[in-house]
Parts: sequence; structure tokens; C-alpha cells
Amino acid sequence: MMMKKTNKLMSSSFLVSLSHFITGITCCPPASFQFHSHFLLFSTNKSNPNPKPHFPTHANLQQLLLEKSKTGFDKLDDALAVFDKMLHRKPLPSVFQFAQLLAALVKMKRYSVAVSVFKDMCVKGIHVDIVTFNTAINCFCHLNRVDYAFSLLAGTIKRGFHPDVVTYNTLIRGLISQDDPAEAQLLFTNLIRFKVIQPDVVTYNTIINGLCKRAHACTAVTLFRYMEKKGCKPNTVTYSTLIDCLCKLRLVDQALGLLHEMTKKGITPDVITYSSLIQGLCDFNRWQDVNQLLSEMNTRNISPDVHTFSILIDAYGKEGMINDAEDVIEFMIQSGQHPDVVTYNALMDGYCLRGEVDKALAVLETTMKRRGIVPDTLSYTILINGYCKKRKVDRAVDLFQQLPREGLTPTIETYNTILQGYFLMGRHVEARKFFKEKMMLNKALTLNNYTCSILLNGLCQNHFVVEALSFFDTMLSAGLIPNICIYGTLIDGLSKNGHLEKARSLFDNLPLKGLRPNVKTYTMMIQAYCHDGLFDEAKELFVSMEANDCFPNDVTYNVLIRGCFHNKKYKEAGVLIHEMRAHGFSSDASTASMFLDGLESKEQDPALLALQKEFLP
DNA sequence: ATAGGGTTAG
Repeated sequence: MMMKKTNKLMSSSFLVSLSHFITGITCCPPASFQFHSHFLLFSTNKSNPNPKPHFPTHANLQQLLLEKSKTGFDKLDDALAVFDKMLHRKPLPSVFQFAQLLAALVKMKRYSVAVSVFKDMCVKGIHVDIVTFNTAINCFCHLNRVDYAFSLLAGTIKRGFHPDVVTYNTLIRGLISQDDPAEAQLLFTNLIRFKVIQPDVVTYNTIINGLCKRAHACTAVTLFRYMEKKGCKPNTVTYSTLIDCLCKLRLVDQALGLLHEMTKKGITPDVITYSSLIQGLCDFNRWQDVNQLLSEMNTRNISPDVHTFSILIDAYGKEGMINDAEDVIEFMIQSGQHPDVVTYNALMDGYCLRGEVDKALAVLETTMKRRGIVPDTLSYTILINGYCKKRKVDRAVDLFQQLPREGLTPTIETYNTILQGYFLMGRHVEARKFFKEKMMLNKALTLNNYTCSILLNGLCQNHFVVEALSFFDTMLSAGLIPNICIYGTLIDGLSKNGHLEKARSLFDNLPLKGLRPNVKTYTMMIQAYCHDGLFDEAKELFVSMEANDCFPNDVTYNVLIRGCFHNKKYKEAGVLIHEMRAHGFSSDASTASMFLDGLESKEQDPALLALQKEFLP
């Protein structure tokens, strides 16, 4: 590997802009990095009492490093043993080989270890090169220490190295993953303005990905077209990123359009491209299209991998088709793919959705254990949720308390699930206690909109509206920005507790908060009007939905049809039933039973009789 | 540099 050493200073204008990043960073220069104690995992071979008896010869070492830089070592100790031996070689192996060792550690996601090894290399006087620096910078970014990464950049420049496009791509990705897209953008524009580097396809892909993750699909597409204009050809990753983004925005047909476009341009989709699309199609239950993509993959000789299979297992599980999910696992094992914790979590969730929590527990305790797959916090959270939904919150709490014993830390999602479980059983005293003592006082937790929604809904359903409203004020003053779901919860809770006017005023003021009602919000308000006998208002709201780019779904129709019955608008109900069926929706259980109840009532309204004649067999 | 799993309102 060439050492790009130079005595020339960086262009001064760029240094000015660079100083923007470096000043204010509370970190020492690289020569005296302050390492956290957990960075110092590396020590001499004293930590390795059983060194490998047959250590590779020179040629073997090269072979070994080449392989492990691509796959990672099986065990951290093995990697450290190799490093230790390398240090004792005379002459010392080349930087290239040390760089491969670092790459292996990165593959193993042992970033702090890699940083320690890098530091050790510096201390031992090994001449590091720009690639090694880049690896270390990348590790700092993965450790969420972009500040250290920038200090190391400064050190790299001070030592006379030219940071390359990889360096800057790494830093841009670091800034984006640390949720600082503005700094990333600034770095990108400065790099172009001061002609420090020519952005490559990875630079664009990184930024496009950042934009997609932040729901700025339009800007992402703009950048996508811009890069083409600048003569930077998009590749499979570019298209996969955009396709995934479109799928997550539920714009699957546009995503399929991009698949078509890339194929026409001769850019070949890979398993990632197809997996994103299959996920998008599964979300819409477009099974035929899923099968078509799977056979297209087959034709192109692209094999589904553990991601693809997990997507399918998840989709089957959500459809209640648990046997098919099990079959997929069987198939993947037979075709040599190893299910992992994500695969089994999807399966467990499938069982829980069917109410078969004990079967889910058996997956964790038997199948996973047998296959040597270690359950994670999510595995337990899925089970906890399963038990909560079955109103077995005490069993859920048992599992919750088991987590630390398994070396796992519950997340906010785990806590939210338990909180919901208590409220679901009407055990609001324990819910409040849990929230106050276990959640609010827990510094490690960041309460989110899910938490507030669960709490508000729980309080309202248990008829503590005043408390709910006062909590809502508390959350506002705590700086949490309520989303549409929070308002939906309040609108529903208020109207069901006799505060229709308050609910209506919240609904009407949504635009002032910069929020737009969605189909659930509309449906709840329609339900509220119907319940209070304000059928005309309900109908008016229903009609106005479309103009606001919101389309009624099966629940909306069912709510309004039941509203018709309550308000004796039988003719109106007939029209709506037709309309609902024309849209491919059907009556739900509660509408159907109301229809049947109408048969037995003494109600002699001819319109009702006509309705029954038309819609009952 | 890109893909998979859990928690909120009708």
C-alpha cells in the first residue's frame, strides 16, 4: 500500500472550513487520546494462557489475514493472539497485514478493540498509513465518537497524510448516524467547494441513505439525479437504497419502477434489492408479486439469504400462517442457511399473534437453545407482549425481571409493553406505580410518544380524564412533541368520557399544531359524533376526508354504518354498505352482530326491513 | 455505503 505522505499543507481555505469541525471538539490530539477503560481491552499474551500451538508461518499468516479480513475471526482471543504474534515477528509484518487485522476486528464489530490495537500499533512505532487511519476513524464513528474521529482527522493531516475520499465518506456517514445531517451536508458542500476530494458513488450513496432515513425522499431523488448529471454513475447500492426508501414510504410500485429502470441500465439487482422489495410487497399482502420476485431471483441465480427468509417468516407469522413460517425455516436450514435470532423472533411473534405464547416460549427455550442462538432483549419483549395481550401481566413481569439475569437490559419498548399490560387489565394503580418508579425515575430511559400514548390511553380507558389531561400538559412542558397518534388518543379518550366539545376542538386545531388527521383520527371523530347523535356532522366529516387526501378504510365504513343504525338512518346505511363493498371492504363482527340484533328488535321501520331484506341471506 | 425482528389512538 502506497504511503501518501506529503509536506504540502492542505489548502488554507479548506482548513478554515475544517477548523469549524475541529474547534470546539473536546478531545486531545491523537497522540494523547483519552481512552475509556473499555478501549484498553488489549493486553499482552498474559490474557491468553492457551496460545495456538501451531502458529502460522509467514506465508500462512498472509493467507490467514486475507481470509479473516473478509470474515472476521471466530473468537476475539484468536484475533488478539495473532496480533500479539505479529508484534513479535522480526522483521515486523507490513502495515498492510496489520490493516487486515484491523479489518477483521471491524468485521467482528469489535470497534473499541480495533481502536486499542490501532493505538498499540502507533505506540509500537509501526508506520501506519492512510488506510489504517481510515479504519480507526471508522471505528470511532461506530462508537458514536465522531468528535474523536475528527480529532484523528486533524492528526492525520498534521502527520502529513492526505485524507482520501474514503476518509471523508466515513466522516459523513458518522455525522449522519450521529443525527447531525446539517454538519454532514456542510462537510459535503465544503469538500466540493474547496475541491478537497471528488465525491464518488459511495459519498452520494451515503448521503442519499441519510436523506432516506430522515424521510427526505424528494431530496434523495434530487441528489440521485444530480449525481448522474455530474457523471457519477449510480450502482446497485444507490438503487437498493432508494428502492428500500420507497418501499418504507409504501410506494412499492414506484420502487418496482426503479427495479425496472436499473435493469434496463444494466445495473444488476442483488439479494438486498430484492429483499427490500419483497418486504414492501409483503406489507401490502401482494403475495403474487412476492412469488414473482422470488422466481425472478431464481432465474437470475440470486439466492435468498437469512434476511430474505426472515422477511417471509415475519410476513407469514403476521398473516397467522405459522405452519408456512415453520416450513420456511425448515427450507432454509435444508438449503444451508442458518436462521438467526431475528428469524426466530419473527417466528415467536407469529405464535404470540395467534395467542400461542407458550409455543413462542418453547421456541426460545428449546429451539433456539438447541441451535445455539442467544435470545436478545427483543426476544423477551415479544414474549412479554404476548403475555400482556393474554392479560397475564404477572407472567410478563416475571420475564421482565428475568432479563437482567440473562445479561440483557430492557429497552423503552419493553417498559412500554408492561405499562400497557397493566392498563389492559385495568390495574391502573400498578400501572401508575410502574410508570413513576420504574420509568420516570430511570435515567437510562427516554420516554417517547409510544409511552405517552399508552399512558394517556390507559388513563382515559380507566376514566381518569383529568389526570390524562394534566399528564398531557406535563409532557408538553417536558418538551415532548406530540404526534398525531397522541392527539388521536386524547380525542378518543375525551369523547368517550363525555367531552365531545373538547375532543372536537382538539381535532379542529390539529392544523395549528402542524398536524394532519389521518384515517384513524377521522374515524375516531366520526365515531364520537355518531355516539353523540350528531350523525350529520359525522357524515360531513366522512365526505370531507377525500378532499384532505385521506381515504376511509374498512374501520371507517363500519363505524359510520353502525352510526347510521344508532341514528336510525337505515337508508343511508344501505348506501354505505354498497359503497363499502364496492371498495372491497366487508362488515366487521360488531357491525354484523348489530345487523342481526336489528332482526330481533321490535323496530318496525320499513327502511330497516328493506335493509335487512337486501343484506341478509 | 444498501436489506430482516418488538411498543401507541379508530
